[in-house]
Amino acid sequence: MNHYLFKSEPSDYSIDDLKKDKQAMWDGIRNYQARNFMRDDMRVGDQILFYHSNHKPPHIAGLAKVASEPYPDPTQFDKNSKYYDPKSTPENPRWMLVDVAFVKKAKRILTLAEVKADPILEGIKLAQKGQRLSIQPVSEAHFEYIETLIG
DNA sequence: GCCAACGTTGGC
DNA sequence: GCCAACGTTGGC
Repeated sequence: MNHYLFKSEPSDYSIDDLKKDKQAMWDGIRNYQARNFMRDDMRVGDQILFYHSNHKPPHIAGLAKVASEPYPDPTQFDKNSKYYDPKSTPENPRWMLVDVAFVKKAKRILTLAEVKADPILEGIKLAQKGQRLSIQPVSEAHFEYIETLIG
């Protein structure tokens, strides 16, 4: 069982959207490191912290889980999509994704400032300077601790 | 809106 | 294969 943090801009796709949809295709990831996590490491049932970026304040908004095996991101083949990638082919797809399912909303959100201030969360990638990766691994200890904080 | 940090692209 | 230029992310 692995643990991750997924970033999303709530104006684009929020935890409430996921709650409404119950499950969603995590499309549009165009970063190789983030893709590699989905393609190589994720299994159904892996747990996810759902993070709201570009929001005041940025915060962890709830929990989700991996709900599918990895498969090719269909938007890479769609000429009308902003995620279209002309260099990718169905025979040799460049971008893979997983489905994500809603688990629960935080009873109490955990802000980035709180994450950074908590000595127990020392070393978490989210708090590291210049950390832009939209999918990051989280240690089991950190995940479980955050789970208790957000209720 | 600014800008630091980073990733990608493409000329050489 | 180097690296300058450019684009993006995302906190502040």
